[in-house]
Amino acid sequence: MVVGELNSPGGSSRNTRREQILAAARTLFAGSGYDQTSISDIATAVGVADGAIYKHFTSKREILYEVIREFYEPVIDMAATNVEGMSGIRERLRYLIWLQLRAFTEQPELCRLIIAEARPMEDYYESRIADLNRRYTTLLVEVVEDGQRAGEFNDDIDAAMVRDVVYGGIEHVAWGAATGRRSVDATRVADSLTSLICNGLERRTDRDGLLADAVDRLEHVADRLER
Amino acid sequence: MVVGELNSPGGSSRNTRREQILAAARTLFAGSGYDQTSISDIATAVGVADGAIYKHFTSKREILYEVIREFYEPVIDMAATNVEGMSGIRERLRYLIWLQLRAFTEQPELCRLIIAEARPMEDYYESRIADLNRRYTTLLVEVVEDGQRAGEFNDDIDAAMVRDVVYGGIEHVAWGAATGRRSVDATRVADSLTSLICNGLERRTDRDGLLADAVDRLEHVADRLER
Amino acid sequence: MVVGELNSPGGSSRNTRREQILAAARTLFAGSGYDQTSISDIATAVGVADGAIYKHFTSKREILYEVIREFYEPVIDMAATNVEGMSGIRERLRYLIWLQLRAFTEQPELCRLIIAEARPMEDYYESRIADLNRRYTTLLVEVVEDGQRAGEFNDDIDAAMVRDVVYGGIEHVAWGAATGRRSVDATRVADSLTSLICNGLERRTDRDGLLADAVDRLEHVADRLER
Amino acid sequence: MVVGELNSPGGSSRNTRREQILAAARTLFAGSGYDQTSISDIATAVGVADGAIYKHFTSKREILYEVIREFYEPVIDMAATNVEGMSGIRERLRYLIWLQLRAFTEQPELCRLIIAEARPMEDYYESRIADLNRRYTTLLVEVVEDGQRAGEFNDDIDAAMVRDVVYGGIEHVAWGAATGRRSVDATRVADSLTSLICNGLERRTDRDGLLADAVDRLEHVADRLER
DNA sequence: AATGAATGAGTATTCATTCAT
DNA sequence: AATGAATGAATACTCATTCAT
Repeated sequence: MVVGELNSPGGSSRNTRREQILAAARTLFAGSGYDQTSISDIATAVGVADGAIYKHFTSKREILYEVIREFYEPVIDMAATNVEGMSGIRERLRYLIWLQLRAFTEQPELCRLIIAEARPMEDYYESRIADLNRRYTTLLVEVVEDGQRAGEFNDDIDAAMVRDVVYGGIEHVAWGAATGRRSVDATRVADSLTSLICNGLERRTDRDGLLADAVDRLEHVADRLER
Repeated sequence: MVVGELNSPGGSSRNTRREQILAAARTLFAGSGYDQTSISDIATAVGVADGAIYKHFTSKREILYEVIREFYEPVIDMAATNVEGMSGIRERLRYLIWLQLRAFTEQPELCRLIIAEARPMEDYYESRIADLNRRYTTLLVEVVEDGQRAGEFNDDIDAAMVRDVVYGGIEHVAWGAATGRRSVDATRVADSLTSLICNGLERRTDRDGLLADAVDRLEHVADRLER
Repeated sequence: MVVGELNSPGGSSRNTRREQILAAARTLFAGSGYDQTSISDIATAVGVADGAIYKHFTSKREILYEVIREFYEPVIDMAATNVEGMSGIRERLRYLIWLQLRAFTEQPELCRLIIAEARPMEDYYESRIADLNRRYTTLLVEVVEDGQRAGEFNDDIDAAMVRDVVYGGIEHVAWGAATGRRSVDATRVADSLTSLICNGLERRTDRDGLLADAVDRLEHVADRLER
Repeated sequence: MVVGELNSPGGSSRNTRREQILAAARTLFAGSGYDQTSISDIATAVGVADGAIYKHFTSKREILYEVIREFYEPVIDMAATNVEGMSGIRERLRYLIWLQLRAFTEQPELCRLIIAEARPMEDYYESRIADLNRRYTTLLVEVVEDGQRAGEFNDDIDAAMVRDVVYGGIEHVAWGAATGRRSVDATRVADSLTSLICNGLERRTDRDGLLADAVDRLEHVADRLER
């Protein structure tokens, strides 16, 4: 699977009736929102009777969850796979940030769907979508904890808070894009955000100390030489 | 106005009918959510007829916005006032983060209302609430830009992105509290988040400069000795 | 209240909106059955919007129950009042039988409604209709028990069984009328049924006693003659 | 066929697909009611596809009728056979009452099915079930008419009314059992009901007269002998 | 005999808002 | 300021039955 094919996952695009329904729902949900899209709208778009929808899905909400899953799962699978094959802490962090940012800014409507429609739902936290999300955010938490264990990152800061800051930040940025109030260059923002977070986390004191010592010694040498 | 009185703003608590309606709506919205609360529920709670509500508000949504404003405006006023009187960049940043975090974690239901009910609404970005929010986030952007101008902060990083990261992070943390999945110590989280962001933003170039200066001097000394 | 006005009870016919709805529902339920009558049908018949119905009734079922109550309650009130003022056991029995039979055969559609639509409903036995019915059948049970206490009726037979037989019989007769398969003369059937039940219940022991006495005396005489 | 085998009629239990469907339907109808049981439920219980059901039955209603028939027909066959072989009017009456009462109280769910689900159906009176019922009730009418022709029963009372009273009574008693509000001892109730009906029907006046005459004459003889 | 996907009609209920009084 | 009756649109879901395979 290639980065460029986020939404055409080989296996599921067999254009079964199920896929047709999901495709129609994706378009309609993205265009008009979940509440404004009726089962009848979806059925009409597919060209079947209303009742046929229920041969493939048990409820409208299930359709929403599946639409989101089809979009989100490949991103997460890719993230999990690739993060494993990357070496540096910072590298991995940047990748996770960039991937999510890219997915959300390229599909701002699906971003809106997740944030504004799915997440406020009562049973969201028991849904597969929440599971996916947890899988994703766990990847980042683990990278941060790796960084802390390796002594590269300051371990005073709670990794869960870093996760909230990163994904909260991504969501705010993407939400701006989703509501059409801003355009976003995923790569630039990812770099910038990675910098901010990594600098913020880096164990400063020691390196600073070493550096300061080196500078001091240089100064002394210079003084002596001058004299 | 004192920190401890976030929700009893002097001027507006004159217990007029308008205030009674807002008080009832606040309780009901917080308890059952916006959609699940009907105008009838509010009218009944106040003890008036349904129609009477519309003598004071033009729509149900306006009530929501006013409920949020009553909660949010004092926080922002306080932020604007106090931030002005503070000296250090970091100090001001920490204060803004802490105030928002505290407001959201102390009133998780209102936090939920803003994030999950008000913001997804179509006309949210034309509403007074969005204005309030902009006023608030602008405070933070200005502090960051001050820091950048003062040379304290790296100005490679877009202040708007910092704003998204900070408020996105705060919201994620508070949302966890609002949905009852986590308990939050506002002060600790604020400290931690401030650290992360400030460290992330701080200019390293100073030390580079020192180093460069030292090297320069060494070179001069070497020159002179050579001569 | 007079027998002839079973369904025009003074107080309730004020032609309020509520009464209009009940009147329309009565007609429609009687004509097409409960399931086949939609709320829209009723609203249209009254000349109001669908939603207006719910200002007066909480559910379609409540309308059914009220239709039945309006028909049934006066019958029961009358029964309770008049039975009290009657002297003979048999007289009272006949009256109760006749009244129910008359109500059911004069309003066969409402009879059908009670038996075939209301009674099979899940919550029927918790409804006001079941209460009414219990009040009614209790009247008969009490008359039978009075008869048993007075020595007029055989107390070997369970009064509750008599009640089941009487009301079951009435329903079968009335159901035949309701389904249009038979025409019924309430007075003749009431007389006949009263006869059957009273004869069935009457104590025979008296005559046995007389016979035994006579035989005793004959034996005594025979004894004396022998001596 | 023996009384104890009411529901295992030899011929039909060949466990054909048809019988499997009926068995599943019987269980499901009894447990959840006719309306609450879908064709899919039945098909799933049998382990075939929905469409397969229609190879054996033309409609859901036909299944209901067959379920009832399988239960009811043996009872009626037995009644017809045994009533013929019985001598006394009262004996036969008691048997018919007892048999129906026993069937209904032993299978209260099927009793409910007949009374509350099948009978209110529009085409019930054109169905085989109504035929069965007529055959059954005719047996009783004939016994009563035999009694009247033999002079044992009063012929003022319409035999059809007696039928309604008896079966109406049985149904009320059984319905109480079916809805779980009462427990019933079929034999005791049958005896009691038979007593009530027979006493109610017995030609009283003549026999009473004869008896009274006999007693009078005995008294006179005794008097004369004494004197 | 069996499959099982497709049909498509049918409906109770809610509620923000209005307006005549 | 207040009333409160009236509006009326809007919609997910079920299921007996069919039919091409």
